[in-house]
Amino acid sequence: MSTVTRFAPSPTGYLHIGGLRTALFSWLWARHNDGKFLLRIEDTDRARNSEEALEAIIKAFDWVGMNYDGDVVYQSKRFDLYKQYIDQLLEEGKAYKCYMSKEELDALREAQMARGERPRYDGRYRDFDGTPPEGIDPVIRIKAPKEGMITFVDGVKGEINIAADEVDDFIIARSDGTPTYNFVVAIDDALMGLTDVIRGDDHLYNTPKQIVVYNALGFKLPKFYHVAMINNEQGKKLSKRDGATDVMEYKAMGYLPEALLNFLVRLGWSHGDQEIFSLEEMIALFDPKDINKSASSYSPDKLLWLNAHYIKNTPNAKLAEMLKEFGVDIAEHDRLEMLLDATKERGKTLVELAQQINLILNAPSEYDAKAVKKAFKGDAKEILVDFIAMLQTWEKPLHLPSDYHAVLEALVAEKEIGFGKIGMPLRVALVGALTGPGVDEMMAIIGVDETIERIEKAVASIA
RNA sequence: GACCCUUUCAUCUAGUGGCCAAGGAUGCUACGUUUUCAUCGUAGUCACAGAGGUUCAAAUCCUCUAGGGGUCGCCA
Repeated sequence: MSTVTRFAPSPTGYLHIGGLRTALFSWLWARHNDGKFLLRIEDTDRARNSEEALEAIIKAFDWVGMNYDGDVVYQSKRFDLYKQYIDQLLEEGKAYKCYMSKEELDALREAQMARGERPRYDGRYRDFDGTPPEGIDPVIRIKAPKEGMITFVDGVKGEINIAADEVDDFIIARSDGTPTYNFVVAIDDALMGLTDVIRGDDHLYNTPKQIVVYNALGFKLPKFYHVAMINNEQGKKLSKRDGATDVMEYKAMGYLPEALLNFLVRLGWSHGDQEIFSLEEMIALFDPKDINKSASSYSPDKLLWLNAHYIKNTPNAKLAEMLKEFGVDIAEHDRLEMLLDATKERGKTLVELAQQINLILNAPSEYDAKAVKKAFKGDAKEILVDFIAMLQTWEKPLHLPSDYHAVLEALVAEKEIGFGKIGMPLRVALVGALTGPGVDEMMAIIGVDETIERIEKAVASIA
């Protein structure tokens, strides 16, 4: 039997990184086994804007390079189907109508809490055959086993045992007739042919409920894998206030999808000591048996490191293409390779890389005060002037960084000075700061005319 | 409150009774490379939650305690 996994988000508007990780695990496992990865939108409640939510999810999937198989399943469009199963259970006596009001339920729960019990429905209408109270639209409840254990083997956590009386006769259809989550999930997972359900461990407690449905309907159980949550750096649940939770925000912040995926796959999963995984390697090596039991904390440092790694290893043409979204269009630049080779080691994100590039491409509008103090002193002005003269009278072609380096060498030899004497002021003249790529590279990128222009401007600024 | 899950460096993790005076990675600190910064390289830093057992031997098995998380909806 081939593997079928799924990602089944409720339409909340965007895909967050915790969701992306479980989706990734499911996707990897399906791809690993040449199976199918399905997408289902859980919108049984108020069908809140699910089209938009789907778009957001697909956009995120697209960006990271994940794809799903077949058509998207909307639960809101399958109510007829669920209704059939509700009727079937009612007919078979496996479900029943409950006429308890919300107020009565609240009172019951409160009383149970006061007694230190786990709040649960008391089953008062389970075997009811009297006259139903007037004016109340009943809910439908499913008959859960009253004693014994509900046991299942979780692929991550091992055997899970939950006392049957912890699972009450939960509602499968609201008083307006619409079905509820645990009921439809079980039906859809079964009908869609799921073999492996990989989801967040906040669903661990839903599993016994869903098993009740599987059993009542005679469906075959899939394998369950409950993946522990991703927490923030403080070990608390990841929330919007921890910065980026929307996957697409990572794109905007200049992260590469490879980096994000590599980061997420290593959160709660590992393969020995390996840290760097290409998509192909992930697919080849991923196995849910290697998923960790415990929650992990999100820490941005490693993501940044991975991102830097992937930027360094991305072909320049591809970087140039991605950089367009960050306001840098260098695809047609004739020194593209040189420019990116000089900068890609220095930018941890595409945003930083764009800054680096702009720094070189645009003449500095001002000079960093500290840099000026350090570099434009002594005979710096005179040296810069001499350097201009040398560039202007240089007889060999000036194209490559090494060409410019030859000029610099000639200068230090003639003036009997160290490289730093010219290097520092030159750097400040070129980009206005004391850091950045090599001056040889920068001059080669901007060309001799622009170089001279920038130095002249710097010279003019030195009192 | 009840029930369930979980606990190795600051962080992600390796580890399934001897190979572990616990390995890798990130971070941090040095040093080296570099005209600068970054990259890169080298080194250092740092952990088995605690207490009891079982065993010739325990990070690994058992018990308890403590911490963290989750769940208890006519939400999903």
